Parts: sequence; C-alpha cells; structure tokens
Amino acid sequence: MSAVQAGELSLDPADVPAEVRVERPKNRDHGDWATSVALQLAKRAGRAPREVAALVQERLVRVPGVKAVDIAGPGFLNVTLDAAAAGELARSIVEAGAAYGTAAEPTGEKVNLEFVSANPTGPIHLGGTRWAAVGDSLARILTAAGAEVTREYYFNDHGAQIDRFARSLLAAAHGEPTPEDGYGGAYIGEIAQQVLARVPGLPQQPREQQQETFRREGVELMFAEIKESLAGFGVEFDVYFHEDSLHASGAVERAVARLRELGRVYEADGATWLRTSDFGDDKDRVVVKSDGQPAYISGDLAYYLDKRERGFDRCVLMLGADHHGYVGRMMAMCAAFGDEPGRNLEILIGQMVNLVKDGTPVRMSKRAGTVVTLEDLVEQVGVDAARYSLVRSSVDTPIDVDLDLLVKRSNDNPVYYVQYAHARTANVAVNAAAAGVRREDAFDPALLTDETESLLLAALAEFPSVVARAGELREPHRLARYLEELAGRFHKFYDACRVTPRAGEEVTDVHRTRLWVNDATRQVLANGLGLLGVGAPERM
RNA sequence: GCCUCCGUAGCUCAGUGGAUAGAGCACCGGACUUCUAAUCCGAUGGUCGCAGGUUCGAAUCCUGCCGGGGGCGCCA
Repeated sequence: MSAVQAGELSLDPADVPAEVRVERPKNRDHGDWATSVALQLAKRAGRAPREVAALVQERLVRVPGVKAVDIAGPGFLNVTLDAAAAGELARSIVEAGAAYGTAAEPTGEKVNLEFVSANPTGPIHLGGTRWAAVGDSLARILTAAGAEVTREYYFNDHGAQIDRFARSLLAAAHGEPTPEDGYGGAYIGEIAQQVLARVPGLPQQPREQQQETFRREGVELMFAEIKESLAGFGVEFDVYFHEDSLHASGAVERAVARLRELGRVYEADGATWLRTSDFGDDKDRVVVKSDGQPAYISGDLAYYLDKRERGFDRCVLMLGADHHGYVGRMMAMCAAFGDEPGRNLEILIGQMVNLVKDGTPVRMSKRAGTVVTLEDLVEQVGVDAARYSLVRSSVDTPIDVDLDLLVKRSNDNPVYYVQYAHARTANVAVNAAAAGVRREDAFDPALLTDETESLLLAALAEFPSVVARAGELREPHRLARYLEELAGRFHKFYDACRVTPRAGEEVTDVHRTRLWVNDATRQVLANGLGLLGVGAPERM
C-alpha cells in the first residue's frame, strides 16, 4: 500500500487487498513466510510480477526481525525471520500455556452442535461412534475458537420404532422369537430381563400393559446405557433432548401453526403439507399425515424452532451419509421459518463406517444383531486409539474398520506417534531438571539456529491458525494431521539437539533455551490432543 | 432418472488457486555404552480416473464423461 501512495505503483488503492495473505511455505527453502501478492497485483498494475515484488521487497526488509526477503520464481516473496524473532515464540507459548491456540476473545456466537442422536432402540454402533468422536472434538475446537457451544443429543423416543422396540422386548421376555419388524441382538434379551427384574409381577399383567411397561422401562435402560457408553468415551452432552417432549408439550402443533400463519402449509389429500419446494426441496413434504398423526419431520420442525427460541444463532447438525436426503427438506424448513439456511442451520454430512472382516465387508444390522458397538471398539483398542482413528480422517472419507486388524496393528495407530512425542517432551523436562537445566536462567532465541529448531518453531507458530481453520471448516481431522506433523518435527529436533548436556559437559544457554522449545512443544501437543479428546501421557 | 460423497505412490489416506504433489504402512539399506529406538537417517515408488474450460498459475474452481459408495416414503 505504501508503494501505491509513494506513486511507485499505479494502482487504484481499492484494488489493493486490505489483507495480504501470508502463508507458511511447504518448502523450507522458501523462508518462514511467503506471499504471492505481487503475482496477484501485477496484472492490475500493468507491471511485471517481479517488478512489483521488488517494490514490496524494499519495504519488507526494513521490518524489524526480518532477516531476508527473496524474490523467487515468477514473483513469490519469501520472507525469512532472524532466529531471535522466530524463537521468541517459544517463550510466548510457555507463558500462554493452555490458552495458546485459543481465541483471544469470545466471538459471542451461540452454537448448538447436535451429533450422535442415535435411536434408543439399541447400543451405539460404529457410525454413531464416529460422530461422537468427531462431534465432541469439533465442540472442543469451536469452544477454543471463541464460540459458546452446547452439545446436544436428540433422543428419538417417539413413534413406530419405539413400538417395535417394545414388542421386541416383550417377545424376548416371553421366550418368543423376534417379531418380523423387530430388533434382534443379545442386548434385547438383556434389557428384557432387567425390566422383568425392575417390575415385579410384570408377566401377569395384560399383554398391552406389559408392552407399555417394556417401552417405558426399556427406553430408560437403553438411554442410561447409551449415556454410560458415551461417558466412557469421554463425551458428555450438555442437553439430552427428548423428541417425546415436543409431542407432549404441544410444541409440534405450535410449530405447524406458526408455519400456517406464515402461509407455508396447505391441505391436500387429507394431509397437511409444507411448501418445502418453494425453498429448493425436490417436493413438498407432509407434516401432518391424513390419519391426523404428525409426520416425523414435524418433530424436526418443532425441535429446530425450540433451538432457535433458546437463543442459538447457529444450529449445527451432524448426520451420516444415509441421511443426506434430508438436507434439502431441512434447509427448506429453515427457510420456511424465515431463517437463513447455511447460517442458522448448518448440516454436516459424514460418510459411513463400514465393518470389514477378512477383507470383505460385513453388513451391520441392528435388527440382525450384527452390530459392532462403541463399547466393542473401546474394549478392543482403548479410548485414545479409537477416538484418534475415527477423528483423523476427513468425514468425507468412508472408514473401513476391521477389528482383528485394528487390534493387531494398534501400535501403528498414529496416535502413539503423537503421544510418544508428548511423553518424550515430559521426559526431557524431567531429565533437564535433574541435570540442572533451568528455563528461568536464560532464554536466548538467537541460539536456536539448527534446521530442526526452526522447522519445529515454524510448526508451533501454525497451531492457532490450524485450530481456527479446523473450526471454520468443521474439520477436526486437520488438527490430527497437524499434530502428526508437529510430532515428527519434534522427534527430529530431539534427535539432532540435546536439551540436557552429555555427561561431563557444561550446562549452557543453548540447553536452557532448548528447554523452552521443548516445553513449548509439550504445551502445544497437550493442547492439541486435548482438543481431540485424546490423552497426553507423560510416559509410555 | 435426480441428489450427494469419493477416485492422488503397491495399500490406507492428507493436500479449501501457488513453487519440485506429501505422510503412514509395506519393501530395501543404515543409526541404540542413547535426554525413552513406540524414534531417526537414506533408497524405491505418481498419465493426481478421462477430456475440455477458466486463470499468470489447477490435484484443488466450472462443464461433460467413466468407475465406486450412499440417498431419493403420508417409515422413523
């Protein structure tokens, strides 16, 4: 901008971007920071990119802490900081502690993040487990980014599936085969036995009354089991919302009435329809069936309205790919209420988790009882490995899980690579203390001249923007990938640079300063693992 | 038919318009009297599904095609 003002560049000031994007180059030879701003401005200015770059270069070299500014290739500007300026970061990370990487100020945005929301007709299977891991991590990341996040679980305890569940329990309790449209699996028998134990004299009651008891008690037991599994997985929801309450309280009727006032519904074929096709949906949707019963979507209407009335600017919903067909109608519903789809309602679609055995896919079916549950997974590989393996992939990528393979290769899970790096930093700190290397005695970042040190520092500097980006894009896997990169750079640093002197050597300021770097790395690894809900062990 | 996700190294996957496309696993060869070798160093490995287009620049954006997953109820 100053080049424009000095008249060296003939450019409309409006064409100069207010923010110049400066990036961390992938290639170390390209300096600490790089920008392609000259390439972008060259055409508008009618000058060669390298000429524009030269003008910017002149000004950048005068900035304190900048060691060199090179013009490379077609006109990239590569900025190299001097070691002292780059190294200062180690101290600021140590001083910021757990706050490093989190937003300086709250954004004031109230986010409702709904995930898992598995039906209470069975335990949480692998798919739900993926959303538990990803959703909880996303909640942590968004919180770090300054949002006020509420984790919410929608409990579908209403409708025909619950009746099927109740009939299945009833049948199991009487030793009858699973009903045609019912649920199989060992857990049905277990729940049925628990209900029988809780309600004395139940088998003597009229059949219909029994079914109602099995429904009420069975759902409650299933719900408790689900909550317990999630808690064991490190996932706690702020709100467990019961669909039934929407029907019981009249919220569903109120939601439909509201849409009627807005002129968004009409009657046809004895049913009430919502004009979702006015808002991009393929067709209109029934909200009240011709038999007078509310259609499933009416619960969603009321639920969405409820969230908005509770003050959430942003309602984020995570769904499996098998539900992606609902996105259109949900967004249309949001628009029908006068809200802005994509902002007030945001739907994240994630691909499925497939069960594989001996190289061939196995279809998981709740009804056939061939599900692999959250608890099965945790039992096999542990919480940390399970969460990490589910969160390190993009949600756009389907995951194949082979339990046998997972157990055998559990040591190949990159979580151990990251955790080991953290354990190493902890151990280095212990050894340093024993050797009399103390942080408070010195910090001279100009001594951090090793290649591995500057690479490590560069990675540490990126952490806050990785957290911010993972939050903006709702992609926690970015954080996991970053931590793997950071751990790698630490391992290389560890290999090349000693923090404690060898036997017989003096403690110098180099050791003391490296201890700052070690501790800063430990802090970032711990902060990052924390955002994934994965432990940061001190020894392994 | 329509919607949506995917197609990148032998395998599993990163890479939201930038420079020579990366990592792990697998395979081959090295480094442990060690601040923990769950680590590090080196080598091998690519028509980024295909064809056009936009751009100074495309794995990335647009269009079409090929191949695969998932979805398209007055079920919940």
